[in-house]
Amino acid sequence: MRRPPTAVFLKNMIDLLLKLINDAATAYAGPGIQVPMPGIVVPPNENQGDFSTGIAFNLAPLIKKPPHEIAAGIAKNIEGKTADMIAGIDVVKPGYINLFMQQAFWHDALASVVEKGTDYGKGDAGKGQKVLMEYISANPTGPIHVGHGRGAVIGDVLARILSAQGYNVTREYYINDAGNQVLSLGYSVLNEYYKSRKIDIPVSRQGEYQGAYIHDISDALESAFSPADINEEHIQRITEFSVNRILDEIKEVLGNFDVGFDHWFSEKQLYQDGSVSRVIGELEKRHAVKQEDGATWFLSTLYGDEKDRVLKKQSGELTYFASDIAYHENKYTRGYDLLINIWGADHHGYLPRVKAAMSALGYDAGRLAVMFVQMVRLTRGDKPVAMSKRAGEYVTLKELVDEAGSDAVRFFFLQRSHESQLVFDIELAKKQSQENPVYYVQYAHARIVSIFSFAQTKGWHTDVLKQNRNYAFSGQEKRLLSQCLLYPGLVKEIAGRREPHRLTHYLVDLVGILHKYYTDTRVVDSDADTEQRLLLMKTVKIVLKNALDLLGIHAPEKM
RNA sequence: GCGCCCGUAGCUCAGUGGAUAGAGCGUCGGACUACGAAUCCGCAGGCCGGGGGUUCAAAUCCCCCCGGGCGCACCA
Repeated sequence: MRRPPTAVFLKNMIDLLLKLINDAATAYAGPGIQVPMPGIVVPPNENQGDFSTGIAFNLAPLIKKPPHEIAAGIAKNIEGKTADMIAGIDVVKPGYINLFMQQAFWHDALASVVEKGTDYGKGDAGKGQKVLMEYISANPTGPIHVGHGRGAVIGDVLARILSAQGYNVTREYYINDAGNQVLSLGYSVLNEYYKSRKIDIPVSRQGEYQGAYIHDISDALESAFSPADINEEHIQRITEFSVNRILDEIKEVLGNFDVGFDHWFSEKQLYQDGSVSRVIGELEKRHAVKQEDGATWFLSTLYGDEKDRVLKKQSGELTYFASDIAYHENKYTRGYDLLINIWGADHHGYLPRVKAAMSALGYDAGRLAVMFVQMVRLTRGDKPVAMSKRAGEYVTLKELVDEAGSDAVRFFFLQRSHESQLVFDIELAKKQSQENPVYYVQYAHARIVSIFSFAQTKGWHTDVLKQNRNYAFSGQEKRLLSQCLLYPGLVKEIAGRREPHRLTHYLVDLVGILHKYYTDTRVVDSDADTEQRLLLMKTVKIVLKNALDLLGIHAPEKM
């Protein structure tokens, strides 16, 4: 058997196949026709081939011929040129081109995956573009809840995927540590402190936050303040103390959830360094501001928003919108090619004004992309769980992760499109924890590890497995390999379209094929082909491990 | 009223122009004296909310309607 040159090994076999189809289609279409990149799928039935492309459908409107005729023409161009890669071509019904691959193709494919190892699935589609991803950014006025958790996982996984595809990603959490909300937190804590100690001192303001965590913070006050200093005169320091306590807890919860950040960006800093007033001044200079009813307005209607928005209230206070403008302006000045925000769907009405402000300041609002994550509705059984942050009655992310485990919660959130609402039944999540799909996937990884340790006890040298290129892969084995071969293209597509949930579905599909194969086939046997089957298992394991890493889910050696 | 999202199997959801529409859970019935049964196999379950349209081809695109969620602050 002829061994392909090293360069071929380093190349993804699917990419080679796509190029081959593309070349054949280009030759068929003739000059002046821009042939789109062909898509490739594994057809539903084995007798329909190993791979299938619908390129003829895409070409039909361009060259105005029936798909079937085009498919036949392209197939003819493929034939003959590729004896070492393609064993047979079928042109079927509406216009599919079905491809049957040579055994050599499968051996090359397997070798290329094994050689890439942990790099398999990585790519350079991002071309080093700088991306800032902002997600969660929950107010530090209370523990983060499951809705934040959903955004956290989606942001975290997308960041991992973009990084793997050659984007230069920075992850950021914007802390709303200025303004009315956090001050209210401070007052809540102070009032609670007096109340729990039965101290009767009037406070000028009630806080709006309740719950055990307020009590906990109030209890902790004495660790940082002498009792004589715990009063309204020091409300700023008490507020700061409270915010820091909550931020510490948020960081701890996120740490246990494997969600990380490069930067924690403080809103307060934007006030302290003058950014907020500067940016308002800049808008004034650009004639995008008016004074009316004693307030200062940004003329966002000039830039497509439904109505103008207040920057400074009658009271003289600045709105959160004002600091949000400063924050986003700051992002632009840091030189990112792309800004991705992950917001709760209840904020969708907020986007036009932010984009309007960026346009008004002369920035390209098109570089700001917001993914709106739909609501999570919690139930216990069929009873809805009341979610009221102010009343302090809601299920926290910490509780959920403690109950179901980080891996399961992440996987669960990643099975749904971020654009779909989801009902999270806590009872069900607990009850079904053993049958959760995440275990299905993780079990496959543990199973392969187990196969390898068994093979070693049988005397196989699993670290120096040698390919036998005369080995003929079975139909099931080719299915397993072809699924593995689709992986890099999938990761690339997920990065481009920002659809992280597709990765979990891919894994469930892959693992389904694996488990069935395992049931039907004895991997470790006494025959020489054991080595080839072990190589196949190694291939699958590489894909599983790499994909689980992108999901931030543990790939266990045993369960 | 206007805007965004959703409506697919009993439930929770994938599939967004192409081959007989899929998975998990739930029901029922099978498979362990050899590599992990957290697995596998089988049965049942769908006018893809409804109606028009575009197309060789529609769950997918367009229009209208119905139903649900979320927004529409000098709150965030």
